[in-house]
Amino acid sequence: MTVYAGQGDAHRSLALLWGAPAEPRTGRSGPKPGLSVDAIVSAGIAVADAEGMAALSMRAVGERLGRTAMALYTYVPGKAELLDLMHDRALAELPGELPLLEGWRAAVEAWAGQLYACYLRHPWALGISQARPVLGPAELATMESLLTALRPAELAPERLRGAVAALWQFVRGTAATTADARGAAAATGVADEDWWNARSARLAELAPDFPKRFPLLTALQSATGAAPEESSRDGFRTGLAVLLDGIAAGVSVQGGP
Amino acid sequence: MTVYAGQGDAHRSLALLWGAPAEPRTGRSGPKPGLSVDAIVSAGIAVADAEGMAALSMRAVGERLGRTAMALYTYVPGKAELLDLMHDRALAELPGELPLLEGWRAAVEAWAGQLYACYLRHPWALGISQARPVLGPAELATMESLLTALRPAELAPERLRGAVAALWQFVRGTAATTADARGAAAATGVADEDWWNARSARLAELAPDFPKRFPLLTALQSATGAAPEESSRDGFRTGLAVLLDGIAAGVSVQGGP
DNA sequence: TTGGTAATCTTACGGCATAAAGAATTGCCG
DNA sequence: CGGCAATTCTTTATGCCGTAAGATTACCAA
Repeated sequence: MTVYAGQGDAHRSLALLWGAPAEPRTGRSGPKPGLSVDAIVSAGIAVADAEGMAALSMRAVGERLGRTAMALYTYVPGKAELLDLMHDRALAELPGELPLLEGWRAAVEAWAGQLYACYLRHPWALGISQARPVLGPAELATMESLLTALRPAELAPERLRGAVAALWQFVRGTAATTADARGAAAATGVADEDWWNARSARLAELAPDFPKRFPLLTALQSATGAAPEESSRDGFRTGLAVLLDGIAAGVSVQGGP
Repeated sequence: MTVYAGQGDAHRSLALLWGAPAEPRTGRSGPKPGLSVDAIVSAGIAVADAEGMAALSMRAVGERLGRTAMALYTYVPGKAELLDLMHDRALAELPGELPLLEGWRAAVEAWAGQLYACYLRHPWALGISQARPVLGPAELATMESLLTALRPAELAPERLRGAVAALWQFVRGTAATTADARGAAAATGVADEDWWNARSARLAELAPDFPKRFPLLTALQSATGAAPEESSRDGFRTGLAVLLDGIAAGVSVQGGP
């Protein structure tokens, strides 16, 4: 019955994510709580949306609620747990309704588009490591939603898992790229294109042998009229198409409708 | 000829990435430099590899070199630029040799495997936002390498860009998941599986209606014997297969060899 | 009213990135 | 050779950060 370090915190965090068991005002008590986990999470999201992840400090969240930073620790074990809660709350605003009648392809496209848009609305959420599985209700609901969309494809379990992983990572990755490009443009007051042009010119200056060192990159750049990194918006659409085709290949192998 | 905020830094950063133009000991002089950008980057990587990204401070890097934190600022504009340099250096250790004669599929598999392994060797590199295009030589070489692998597939330019974006994001995403899972396991001293079991039990306790709320997730979990999040290693293989099939679909549409 | 408990505030600690200014070292030019 | 200018590096300081500890306050039950 060993209790491992950090496990207690993990349990506490899970409990917060799934809503406390609502213990009915245990025993006697002291002063009524003036805050709530929900209010703190909302304030955190407000700060992060407005000022960015870098400005999200416990002090800032507390201030927005008219409290000190330390007041938050009554409700939330620490900043990491607050971030987890904020992430799950952001995902919770996904509509969850997909055009299931138009086939799995349209449904998955809609799912990806919704998740992508949600991350662009809350770019800070991309800075929260989704690696350690947080397992919040909204995150699981989003996964369930994707599985629902993919159901008509009747993929084999292994294949289904691969598709889910690839789609999830792809959406997060492309959203991160777009979000940071936007952020950089906004921070410097330079339009995406101008910024890229300046950078590109400087690069040609520093590496005059660029076309010889990177011939395929150069060719792709001139063929599509933009650098691969810059065109993240298109990257989302075309990349998603590749993924969907890959899923479709699994369908045909597996058997028709 | 407006000079935008931050643009100077961007130029400086690019110049560092591509190796200073080696100005031949400009003008008169002062004391000989006791450090170098290369040495600082190496020290940074050593610290990050050994102690993790959280322990990577300017003080720590300076200390490893027998200097104070401020000494680094003679060579590097700031921490952000140092991180960019470290990231590019990490990518530089990719072998760059791919089994091109065995077909594009094998070549891309090798490319992805190499990048995945590199990120697992240097998990901290995943914490560096690759969004703002850093455009270091190693990063570009890695892209060129992927384009070389994909060349026999003869994809249309748009399609090619999509494939590159999807592959890149996928490798980074799955590597991040695996790396963080490993980190969590190491930090708590709990094996992946045990940790998951405990977590899963706790979740069942907190959300007794789990199988009803997430039927497909439950089914997938029992079908594959593990939670979707936990199986990132398999996720890499199977997800990559989906991506490759998607690329292959583009090939057949586009025309044969 | 009183005692106990829970919410909150104050204070403090050790850390961070980095700005500013001074000390030390080196080489060129007179 | 002497001194000046350039350069490296250290010292010191500023203002952040997360959060530990303890004092304070507000509330309820007895």
